[in-house]
Amino acid sequence: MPSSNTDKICETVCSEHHTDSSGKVDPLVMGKAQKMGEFFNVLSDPTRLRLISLLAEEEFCVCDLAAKLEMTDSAISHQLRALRAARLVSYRKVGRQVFYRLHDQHVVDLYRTVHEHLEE
Amino acid sequence: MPSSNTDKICETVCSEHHTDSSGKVDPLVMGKAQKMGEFFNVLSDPTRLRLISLLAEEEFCVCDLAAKLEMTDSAISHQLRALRAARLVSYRKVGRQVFYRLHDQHVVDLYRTVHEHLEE
DNA sequence: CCAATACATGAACATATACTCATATTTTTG
DNA sequence: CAAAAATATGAGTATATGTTCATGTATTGG
Repeated sequence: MPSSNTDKICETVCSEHHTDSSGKVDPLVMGKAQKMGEFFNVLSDPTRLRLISLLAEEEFCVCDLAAKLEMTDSAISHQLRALRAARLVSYRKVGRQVFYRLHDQHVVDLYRTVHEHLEE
Repeated sequence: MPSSNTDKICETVCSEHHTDSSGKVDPLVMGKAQKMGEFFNVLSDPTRLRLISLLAEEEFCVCDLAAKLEMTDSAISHQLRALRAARLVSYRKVGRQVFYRLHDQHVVDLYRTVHEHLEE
């Protein structure tokens, strides 16, 4: 028989070892965990991170981003759509070009913090 | 014909609009983008985030974590494995139980920062 | 020792997603 | 206005991943 969470035996035993007197610690509710997961998921793709690394320096149009990553305009446009949906980037239209930039300083900070963290 | 990044026309034109005098901004190299993506990917799953939310408060054994999330021990163990591989959690063995905790304060901070950011 | 408990793991399946290809939309140019 | 340029998007495909199920390992208790 496979292990099951319906066996409440362990919970009772383990709880006695916990330092928290209340013993009541609830997990993030599903809805919030889902939203938070979607946010991090946007940051989990190498292509999108490379786009962010460029936009952390200055704004670029789609065509330039595609050239710098040596990928098709279409692939880049799809990923920019995901970054837009997550409100990680903003854009301004100039003629038939669209210049993208990071949405705010908070995004820049988050990127740089993790970037430095992985440099150990 | 589909759009292609081999059309260098735009790059030349766009670059003239850039404020950066050098015009030389390179993206994150593939290897680093891959590593960074893997890190964020671990944080992109609702179940793992719910585990982190619990471990941000105190340490728990696998059985308790499974009970609190109302999931099987197996599913939780698999996810803890991913969190271990990403060095997001540490653990200590006590008898036949294994107590997990967040690896360091940096993880707690990262979680709480994004958690607050999504509370707007 | 032997059975039960707590946890870990391998395989399989179902779902999600990144890219390609084709096509659509908008703006400029001749 | 017609053609081309810059970007956006829908469908399809190949790959990645989260859970379940079955089983393995280690520790405790009778």
